Amino acid sequence: MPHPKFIARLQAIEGLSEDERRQIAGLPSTLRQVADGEIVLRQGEAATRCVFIVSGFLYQSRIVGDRSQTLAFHIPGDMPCLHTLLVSPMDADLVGLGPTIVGTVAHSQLRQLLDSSIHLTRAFWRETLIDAAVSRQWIARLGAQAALPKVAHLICELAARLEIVGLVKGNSFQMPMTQRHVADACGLSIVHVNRTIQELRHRGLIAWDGSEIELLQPDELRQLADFTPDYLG
Amino acid sequence: MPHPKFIARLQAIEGLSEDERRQIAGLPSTLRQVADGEIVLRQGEAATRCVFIVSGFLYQSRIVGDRSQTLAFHIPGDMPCLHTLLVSPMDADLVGLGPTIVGTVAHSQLRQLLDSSIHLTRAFWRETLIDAAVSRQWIARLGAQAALPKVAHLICELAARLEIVGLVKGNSFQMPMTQRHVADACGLSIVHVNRTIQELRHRGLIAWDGSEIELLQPDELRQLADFTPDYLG
DNA sequence: CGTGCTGTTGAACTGGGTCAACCATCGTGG
DNA sequence: CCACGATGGTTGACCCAGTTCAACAGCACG
Repeated sequence: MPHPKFIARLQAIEGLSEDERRQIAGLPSTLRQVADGEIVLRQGEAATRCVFIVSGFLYQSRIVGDRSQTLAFHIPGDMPCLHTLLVSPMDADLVGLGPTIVGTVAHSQLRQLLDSSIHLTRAFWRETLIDAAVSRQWIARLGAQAALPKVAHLICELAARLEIVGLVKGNSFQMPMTQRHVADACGLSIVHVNRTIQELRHRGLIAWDGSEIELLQPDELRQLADFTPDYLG
Repeated sequence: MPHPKFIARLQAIEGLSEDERRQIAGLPSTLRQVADGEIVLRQGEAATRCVFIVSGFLYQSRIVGDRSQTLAFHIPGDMPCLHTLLVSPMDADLVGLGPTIVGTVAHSQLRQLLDSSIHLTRAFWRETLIDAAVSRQWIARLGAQAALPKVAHLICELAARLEIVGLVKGNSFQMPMTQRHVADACGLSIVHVNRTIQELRHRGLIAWDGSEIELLQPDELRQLADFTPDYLG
């Protein structure tokens, strides 16, 4: 099943055996095209299959009061709803960001595989712990940073995660995020996100045209954002 | 080892066998007194033992820029650094809140137990997933709510979690939190937290004297906070 | 060729921050 | 026993980062 990227990541950290890799790769899965803005899983829905991203992006979004808050972005190789394996209902909508290809594996199949291997279970557990570390980072961002570092931090995080799966080419990457998505993720208004991004551009830290984002001065950007990538793995 | 409260919670959800409960209870652990403000584990430190709370409270705190941001509160029965079992370094300070009694279990002991039981591994995995669900809730709070619902939500969350472990008596509970702690957790200034709590008091929603917090109108408070407790288990 | 979405700009407004007092409580040491 | 310094809660005045409202331009798409 999953993407080579996902297996590679498990591999890198937990050191899977040849056999274990074959077992994961052999999981029966179905691929599916997801359109921009399409809801893959709805909040409250009890998932029966796990989703993994082959290409493109997803994000988790929740309505709170009259705002919509983004809880996480997911990139190729991620399994955004792995936790539904043990805690069934989704606590947010899972939405497509740009045209995306996802695969799904039945909970029953995955559970069967994990039941047979403590080592694989630990590898998957670890994946959910990294998601949790990212969430804690978001808490720190949202609670304690001003608008400029907030947006800078989000960009740094995406760049660092995409780097890990080899989707950054010379400090730039593709991601079809609009300023609305940034606003929902950072808890800011669209207007202010616009001015903030202009400020980042004006300082010569980033270039952002359409869906291409480039880090012009990565070190300065990371410093401004107070970003250190160690929590990602 | 752990507190009966912790075992009870695992029990309630995953349904442990008599034997499994005995195995957990039999883990060698040492108890220890923690003073108010004392740092149990420091950010960056590679933990070799897991902590569980017997009585009192801990919180996770991280310095970001010139502010200090609280990432989570922990109550009796919690294992605040269970994740260090798989992702070793702490990403925040673990601090005592009021006089607290904690126990610790060696990673090696815990790992040995979990290695022998897929079922127990899943039960512990599930615990970390609930922590993650709480974190996502914090993201929503910090990103999308105004000051009044933010503070109200924090109080609702603590009340709901304490209720689960039987530490709420007739809508009131003990927690030696200062307004500074609330400010650090909600990303607000102390002064504004003070005014916000006064507003909650003035509306007749809560009473808060010293370390005793009482929900005078729980339903109204939950409505104001947009709080639903389902994510807690 | 309208309709809707994204980005952009300006102006006015406000929620919450900052600064600066002041009070009450409490543990401590002279 | 009392003066003290420290800590936590409270209040008032002023300020600013970010919001809201409104308008407009570019572009993609049916």
